[in-house]
Amino acid sequence: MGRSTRTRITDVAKLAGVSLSTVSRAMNDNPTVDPALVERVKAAAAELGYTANPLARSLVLGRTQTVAVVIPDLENPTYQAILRGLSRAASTDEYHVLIADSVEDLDNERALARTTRLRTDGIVLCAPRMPEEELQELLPDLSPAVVINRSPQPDTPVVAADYGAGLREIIEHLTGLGHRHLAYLAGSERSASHRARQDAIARAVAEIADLRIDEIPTGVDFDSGAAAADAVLASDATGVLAFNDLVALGLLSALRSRGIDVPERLSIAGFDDIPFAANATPPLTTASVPASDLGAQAWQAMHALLEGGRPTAASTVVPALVVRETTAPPLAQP
Amino acid sequence: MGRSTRTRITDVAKLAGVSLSTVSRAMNDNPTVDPALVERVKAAAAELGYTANPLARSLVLGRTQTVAVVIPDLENPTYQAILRGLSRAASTDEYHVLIADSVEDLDNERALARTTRLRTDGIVLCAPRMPEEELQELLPDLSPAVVINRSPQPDTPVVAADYGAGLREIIEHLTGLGHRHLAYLAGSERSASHRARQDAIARAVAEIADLRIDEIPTGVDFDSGAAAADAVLASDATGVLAFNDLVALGLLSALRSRGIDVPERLSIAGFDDIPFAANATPPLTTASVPASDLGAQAWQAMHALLEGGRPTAASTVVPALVVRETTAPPLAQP
DNA sequence: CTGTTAGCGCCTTCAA
DNA sequence: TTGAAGGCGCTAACAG
Repeated sequence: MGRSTRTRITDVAKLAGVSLSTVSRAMNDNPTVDPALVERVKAAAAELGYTANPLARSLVLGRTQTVAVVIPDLENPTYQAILRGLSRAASTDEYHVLIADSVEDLDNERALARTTRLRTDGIVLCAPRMPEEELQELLPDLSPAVVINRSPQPDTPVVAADYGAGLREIIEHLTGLGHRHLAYLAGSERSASHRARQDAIARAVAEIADLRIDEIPTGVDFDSGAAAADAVLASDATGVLAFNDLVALGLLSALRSRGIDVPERLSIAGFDDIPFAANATPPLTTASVPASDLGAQAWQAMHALLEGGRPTAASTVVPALVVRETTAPPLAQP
Repeated sequence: MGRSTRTRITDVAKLAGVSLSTVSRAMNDNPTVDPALVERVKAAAAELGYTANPLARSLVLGRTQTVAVVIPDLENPTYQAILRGLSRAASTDEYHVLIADSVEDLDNERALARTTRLRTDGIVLCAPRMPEEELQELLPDLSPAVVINRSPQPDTPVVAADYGAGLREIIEHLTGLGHRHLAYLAGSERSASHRARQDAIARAVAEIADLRIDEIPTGVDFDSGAAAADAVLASDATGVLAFNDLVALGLLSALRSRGIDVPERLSIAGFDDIPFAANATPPLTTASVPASDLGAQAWQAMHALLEGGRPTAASTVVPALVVRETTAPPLAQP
C-alpha cells in the first residue's frame, strides 16, 4: 500500500539470507525452524515492515478470517445492536466482518448473501422477512451459516430471541394490572417473530379469563406507530402491545400530542428496549431483547462451525420484562 | 461452499469444450471472443452455477472491491449513520464494506486500520480522537484513505461537518432569543470538533455584545449529560450548548426529574439531530448533522480515489439549525 | 532443519 | 480469435 508496491516474502528472504519457505515458516511460528533463523527472519521482516499479504494467504489456506453479516436495515437499532455484538465478539477471535445492508429489499437479500458469502468463510443471516421456503433453499448454498431470529432450521444453527415468551410476560403484566382488553400493533406479517407473538396471544387469550386482544396491522417504525393512534383509540382497548419500541414510541408521541395521557388513559408496552426507551417520557415499559447478546451468540455459533466444525445447539435468549412508566391499571369503567 | 468444493473455471472450460482462458475472457465480457463461444461458455457456467472465485481474482487483479471503515464506536448513532450512508453508497458501486469497531480504544485503532487496510482497496477512517501527529504518521501507510471529521490533511481527502458553523447558528439562535449567559457542555477535549466549537465560541464571544459562555467539561453520552445537571444549574446560565444530542437529552432528562422546566427555566440545544431528538419531550432544538450524507460523501471521495486516481477536493457539510421546543427566551431577570 | 517445487484459482501476456 | 504458459504472493508437501 502507500506509494510503492508492498514488500513481499522474497524481499524478507533475501535480506535474511534464507529461502522464502523458511520465512513463511518463521513468520507462522512453525516450531521446526532454528530459533536463530527465526530471530533473523523476524528482524528482517520488522526492518522491512513486512506483513504477509492476507489475500494470498486466504487463497492458499482457503480461509479469509472474515464473516459476512447480512442485515435488513442498518437504520434499525435492533439490527445495529446485533451487528455491534457480533462485530465485537468476532474481533476478539481475530475475525473480520463484512457487512451487507439489504435495505429491506428481499430480492437483494438473496443476491447479497450469495455474493458476500463468496468472499468470506461463513455468513450470519438476519433476514426476518424472507419466506421460509426461500430461506431453506438458500441456506445449503451458504453453509457454514448462522441464522438470527428464525424458526429452527435443518442444518443451520439458529440464534433467536423468544418473542413469544417476552410477549407473554407483557400480557401477564398488563392483565395483572387489571387490563382485559388489549390491542396488538402487528408489525410485518411475514416475520417469524410476528408468528411467535400470534401464538403467544392465542395461548394467552385461551388461558386468561375474559381477555380479549385485537390485532391492528401497523408496521415496524416510529411513524407507523404514530399513524396507528386513531385505530388504537377506536378499538377501546385499555392497553397496547406494540410490535416494537419504535412503534410504541411513535404511538406514545401521537397520543401525547392529542392530549391523551399515558398511562392513565391507555397503557403502552413496547418490545426490544432500544436505547431511548428508558429516556422516553414517560419511560417505556417493554420487554428487553439483548440484541447485542444475540449478535455475540451468533458469533459463538459461527465460530464453533468454523473452528470446531460441528454446529452448536440452537440458542435462545429470553427477553426480560422491564416495567417503567407507560403501564398502569386501567381507568375504572363507569 | 456448501458441501463439496466449488466449481472452478476448468470445470466450465471442460463442459464448454474450450480452454480456461476463453472462459475467463467470456465471463469478463472481453469483446475478442466469438459470440457463439460466449454463449456456450455462459450456458455452461450457468449450468454449473459457476462464479469466479473473488479471492483468486483479487490476488491477480490487485483489488478486492472492498473498503474498510474504521469507526470508534458502533453504539453511537452518529457513527452508525455514517456507516449506513457509506455502506449504501458503496454497494451502489458494487463495493463491499469491511467494518472495524475500535470500541474507543486508541491503540487498537491504529492496528485495526493497518490490518483491515491490507484486506481492502482503501480505508475510510473515522477517528475523531486520534492525536493529529499520530494520524499524519499513519495516513501515508493507509493510502488510499479518506478521513472523516478531521482538519484538512496533506494528501488525504477529508469529509467533515462544519461543527463551528453549526454551533455559531445555535449561539445566534439563543442570543437572538435574548440569552446572554450560556454554558457549553464540552465533550472529548481531544476531538477536532471540540476545537472547532471552541473557536466558534471564542469568535461569538468576541463579536456578540455582553455574551458570556462557560465551558463545563462533560462527556459525550447520555449519562454524562445527566451528570452535568448540577454543574449547569450552579453556573446560572440560561441556555446550554450541549456537545451532542445524547448529552442534551441526558441533561434534559435529569432536569425534568428534578422538576426543572425546559425551556422555561433553561434552554437546551443539542447537536447532531439523532433519530430521537425530534421525539424527545420536549422535542430537542439542535443542529442537524447529516451523518449518513457524510458517509455517502466519504464513499464518493474514496470511489474517486479508487477509480479516478486523483483525490477530490475536501467536502464539507454544514449542519442545519433545527429549532424545536427546548429553546425559548430566558426568564425576565428580577 | 532447510530449500526446491507445486499449486490455491484466476487473468493476461505471448504465440499460433 | 483461441490456447498455452506464466505469475499474483503465499503455504505445504517433498526431498535432502
